[in-house]
Amino acid sequence: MKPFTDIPCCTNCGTTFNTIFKELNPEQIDLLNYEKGCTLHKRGTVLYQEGSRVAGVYCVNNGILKLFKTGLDGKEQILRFAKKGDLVGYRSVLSEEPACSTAKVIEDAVLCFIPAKMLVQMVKENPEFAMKLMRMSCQELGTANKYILDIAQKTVRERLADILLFLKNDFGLDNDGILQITLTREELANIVGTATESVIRLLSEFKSDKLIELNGRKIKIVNEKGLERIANFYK
Amino acid sequence: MKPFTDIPCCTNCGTTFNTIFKELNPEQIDLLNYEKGCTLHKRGTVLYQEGSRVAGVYCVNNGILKLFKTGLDGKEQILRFAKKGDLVGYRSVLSEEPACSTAKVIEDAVLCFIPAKMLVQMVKENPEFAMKLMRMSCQELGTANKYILDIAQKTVRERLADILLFLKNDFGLDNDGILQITLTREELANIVGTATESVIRLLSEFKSDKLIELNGRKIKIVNEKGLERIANFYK
DNA sequence: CGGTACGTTGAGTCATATCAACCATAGTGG
DNA sequence: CCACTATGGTTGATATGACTCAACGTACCG
Repeated sequence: MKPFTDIPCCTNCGTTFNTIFKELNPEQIDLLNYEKGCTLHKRGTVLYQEGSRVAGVYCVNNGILKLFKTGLDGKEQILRFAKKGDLVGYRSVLSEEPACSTAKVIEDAVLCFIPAKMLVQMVKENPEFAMKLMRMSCQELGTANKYILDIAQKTVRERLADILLFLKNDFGLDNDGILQITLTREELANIVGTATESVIRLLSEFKSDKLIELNGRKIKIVNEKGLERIANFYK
Repeated sequence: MKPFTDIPCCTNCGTTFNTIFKELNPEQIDLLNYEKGCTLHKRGTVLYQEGSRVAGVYCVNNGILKLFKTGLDGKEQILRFAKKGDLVGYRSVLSEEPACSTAKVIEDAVLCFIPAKMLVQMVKENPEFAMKLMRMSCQELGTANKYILDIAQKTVRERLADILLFLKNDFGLDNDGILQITLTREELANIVGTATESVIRLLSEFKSDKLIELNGRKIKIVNEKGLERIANFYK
């Protein structure tokens, strides 16, 4: 964790990539810019551990984090990712519970840290901000509920296709049609909720079926419609 | 849906079974008591459908609801239950999205309906209430995340034991040690995320192992420690 | 150069889903 | 009052998706 020299201003982030802090009034923004810390975190850094108390929330200025729970046998279950503009750790702060997941950097990240007290103060001072935050947590709850349905009812094959499409929508493709997020096979398995070997086998099936192309960890989406058909995309 | 004659006062509910509305100040309580409607709903009633917009939230004064999503093939996945004191529909109202689940009465219920506008107004007027509501949604998010881990990593056997213990904690036992909530085998399967036949087989295994006793839909918890062992209860 | 982490493939196993038949119960209508 | 039907529960047989275990390949790194 290194202090980051070129500290981003919350106003800019709010306008360029839509953080929730754009709801704040100018005085609050000033206070926030003063109170927050901004640091660069290398890949592999753990921001907080499942079960621990968190001291505040992180706003992602750049890079990618994964949030996961750890099962009995040590196997990770990835719950979500956080990228530019996303807020992390707020669930624990607002519910006043220990963190329900571990947050780990998977692509070098510039993060702004906002102390819990500060966040709560802003909620209490600014009803619009409170509404926005509530909206965010309720949306995340909606996503989680959808996830429950999928894991409970879809096959691994369907879910993997689903996840590839989700990653495409969330992180986008580069000019060559390659997914803009790089994951290990194990991480893919930990999203889908399956064994690493199963992911490997299914990916190479998708490849023979001309749905994707593989080059190490780079995944190129070749036939999106085909993936949608497999995923039983309906909503 | 029949109008309910003996309308409960929000102050009483707040003190006797801890609704979130106990955060409100006296004027807000008065307004709420005036604005809300209270009705009796019979078993089987659907309060709102997945995908539809909801006009407000329901506060459960009595009875039990199930909230579920419906899969492609029509199979339900139960997300949670709501009983005395619980709030239902708030996710949709606060996220300004259509409902992500269907709410159905499974034990005759007395429900107070609070219009969306009213709820939002209270959030904006009362920061403490906003915090409480946010806390509630974040806690539900924590539960959902735990659910994701369980479904993804535990076996059906483990999850069924888990669910029985959960139902025991949430709804309690009567004097004979029998679960205070009555579910069909299919509903149990729709919580666990498995086939009805699997639930039946596992329940009768649990019965031969002297962990539970069965009498129609009544389930008696005989050996809680044993169930905990099966469920891999650790947190 | 050896070490470590990741990726791949094959073979065998098992938990769970699926399909099918059958029983019990209760409500319905002629 | 009795078929009739619907719903839920149970059991058995069978199929198979997915996991596990094991071996081996590959690549990067100090």
